This record gives sequence, C-alpha cells and structure tokens, in this order.
Amino acid sequence: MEQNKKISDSVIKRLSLYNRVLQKMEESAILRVSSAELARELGLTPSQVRKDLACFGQFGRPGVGYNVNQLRTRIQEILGMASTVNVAVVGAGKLGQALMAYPGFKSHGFKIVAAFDVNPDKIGRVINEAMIYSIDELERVISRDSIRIVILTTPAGVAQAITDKLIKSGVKAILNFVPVRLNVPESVKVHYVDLAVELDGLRYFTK
Amino acid sequence: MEQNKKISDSVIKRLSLYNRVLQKMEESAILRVSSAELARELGLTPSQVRKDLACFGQFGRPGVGYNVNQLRTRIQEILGMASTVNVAVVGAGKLGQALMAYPGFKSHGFKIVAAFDVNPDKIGRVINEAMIYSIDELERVISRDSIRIVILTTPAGVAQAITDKLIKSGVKAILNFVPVRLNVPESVKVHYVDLAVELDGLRYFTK
DNA sequence: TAGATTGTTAATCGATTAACAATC
DNA sequence: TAGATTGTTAATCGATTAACAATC
Repeated sequence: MEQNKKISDSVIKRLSLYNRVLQKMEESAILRVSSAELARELGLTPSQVRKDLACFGQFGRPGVGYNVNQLRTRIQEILGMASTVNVAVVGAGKLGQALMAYPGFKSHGFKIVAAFDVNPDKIGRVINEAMIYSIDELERVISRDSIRIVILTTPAGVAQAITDKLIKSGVKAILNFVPVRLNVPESVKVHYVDLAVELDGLRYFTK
Repeated sequence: MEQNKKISDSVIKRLSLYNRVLQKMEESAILRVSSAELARELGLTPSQVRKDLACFGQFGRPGVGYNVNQLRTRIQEILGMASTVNVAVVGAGKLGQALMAYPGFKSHGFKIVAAFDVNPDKIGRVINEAMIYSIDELERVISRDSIRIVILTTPAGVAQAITDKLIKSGVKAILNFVPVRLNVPESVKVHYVDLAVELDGLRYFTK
C-alpha cells in the first residue's frame, strides 16, 4: 500500500494530469487503461505512474490495468474536485483580468468569484461573473466567500503588504505571478509563476 | 572549478533569481555580498548558492564574498542577457495580449516583437509596439525577426499543428500555456505553465 | 594574526527507474 | 494455462546539504 508518507507536490501535479487524460478517455468511452498507456500519453515511465497511484491505495488489477472511470473518480476525490472552490484574483491589471476570463479553471473545479484592485475605474466592473472590488473590501469579501486560494498579480511594491492582509483574512495558498519572494508563515503555501525566469531558462537552452 | 557537467534547469532559474537580487543591490550601492546573504534573500542554503555559482567558475574571494557588480555582469553573460532576444506570442487571446503588455520581460532582455492570431478583427492591431499578424504570416515573420522563442497561448485543438509549423520555421523553445503535451523533437525545449494544475496543487495543500 | 567565507569534496536526501513476485 | 500487468522492493540517479581545508 505504501501510503502514509507525505505526498510531494510533483506527485499531486501528475495526479492532476492523469485526471485530465482519464477524462479524455472517458469521453472516448475507453474503459480500461494500463500504467504504460498513461505513461506514454504524458511522457513518463510506467513505474512512475504506478508509484504515484500507489501512494493512495490499490486501484488496479494485475494483468488487467486500471478502470478508467473508477480511477478518475478516485483521483478527483483525492484532489478534492468534488465541490467547486472559490478563488480570488488580487490585482486586476491586464494579466489579472485575463486570468479571470481563463476558461481552463472550470473543469478543475475552480471558480474565480472576486477580484480586487485600487483603480476606481476598474472597481465595480464584472468579468466572467466576478466583480472587481476595492482592495479595502479584501477582508470582508475573502471571508464572505470563504476564499482560501488567491492568485496574486499586483505590482511588486505592494505584494508583501497585501499578502500580509490576505493571510490575516484566512487565505491559505497563493499562486504568485509577482516577481517577489513572499514572506509567509509555514501554514501558508506559495507557488511561484515567474515568467521572465522561465524565459531565461529557455534562452539559455537555445544557446 | 567543477564546470563542464551539464547544467540543470533549476540552476539556470536560480541564476536568473540571483541576477535580480544583485540588480537590486547594485541600485542600493551595495558592493559585496556573501553566499549566506544571497541565500537568505531567496530562501536557499549558502551551500546551494556557492555550488550553483561554482558551475561557471570562481567568482568569489574566500573571507570576502562576491563583488556584486562583477557577479551580476558574469551571470548576465552566462544567461545571454547582453543583447535583447525577440519573442513572439502565438494566440492573441486575452492571455496572449496580457503577456504582450507584461512589463517584466524587458529587464530580462526579452522583447515581444510579434503576435499571431486567426481572428481578422485582431490582425493588424498593435500592442506595446508589437503587431498582431495573421497566422498565415507565421513562417515569414518568425524568420524575418529571427524568433527562436515563442509563447504559446492558442486553443488546445490547434496547439500541436501550430507547434509543428513553428519548429519548421526555426523556433527552438516554447513557453506553453496550453494544457496539452506537445510533441517536439529533442532539439526543441518546451516549458509548461499549467495554471489549473498549479491550482490543483494548492487546493490539495489546503485540505 | 584571527575571523570570515570561499570552492570543493563527501554525506544525505528524495525522486525516478528497474526488477520481479503476486495475480488476474 | 500463458500472457499481461499490477504493487512493491531494491537500485540508480541527481540534487541538496554539510563539512572543511584553503585563503583572503
């Protein structure tokens, strides 16, 4: 069974990818899948797929493989995709607004329910059913909508101060597009999406 | 000296982060820095900083540390930041247009010089000095502007076909926002930015 | 000189891959 | 039964951390 060790971020991200592939297979009415097929689809090794899944119990049958529907259901349980999770965007600039309109979150069970900005011209506007609030409303709306996950796209200068406020309001995880390292307590998780750094990696490769 | 082993992506990304910190220090007229200070600034260990830098030679002086300006200059050489690199955005939807307007690329030596889309309403528009071209112009413009790095934000259905075209046109690296695994030859590098998967990771953490 | 800090080697840790008995 | 494929243990690989002699 293997279980009870703590699961790494990489495993969770791959689980999310398995789920996507399984969803496609289900649409194509495919009933069974082997670790080898999943691996090929995602550019992994069969061993890795089996090991990832084994973190959470036994889903497959030797000689047969995995039941597509059953495996997908179980992964969605593990990832907590059953109920939709509310997310807020903080900083409704071009990038923030683009993320508010991004269609890819829905199928993963996320809904952007609010955004925040300081610009009076933006406040009150609605994008994709979510309203842009004044940053002064942060605490109130975060708590009203039980928002635990936030996408941060503010200017660099205010990112830390706003993060402090977010954490006070009960936010537990931040997807951070701001090129600044955030100081947060251990109980809060930050994922960094640093686009310029990503491009730096690509440029180095092309030399 | 350590050198001549192949350098991992993680090392290159950290180099890019060191560069950012060093730039700030230079603005504050700080002349010297130790691996311990750099490490603290970025949440790493001093060992790791020294090891990363040692991949490319000896920059520091025992008992003294690193010369800020000298180290930054050297890192920019390593990363190839001396001359600006042309980048194209393929798929000028909301996300693509937001990335065209993103101010953070410039300081890293990137310039988005062109975008591509199929929508006739968008074609011909100019955002941040870069024009949106018809996708039919792909080969011509990519080659005209010597574009080797592309940011991909197309619909999922056309991502692979367009990627094939890009590679034929000479593109060597792709920053891929489309939730699809791209099939590319070994000589081409793809970095995936999968926002829904990132959020899945955060949601799992908050449970 | 004494204290600080490097570059580098060795030890540790974690993640990936290979191997294989169990079993459908 | 024979072939396929799992779950799991062992081996490998790579990345991070610790330790320390060299040296400013």
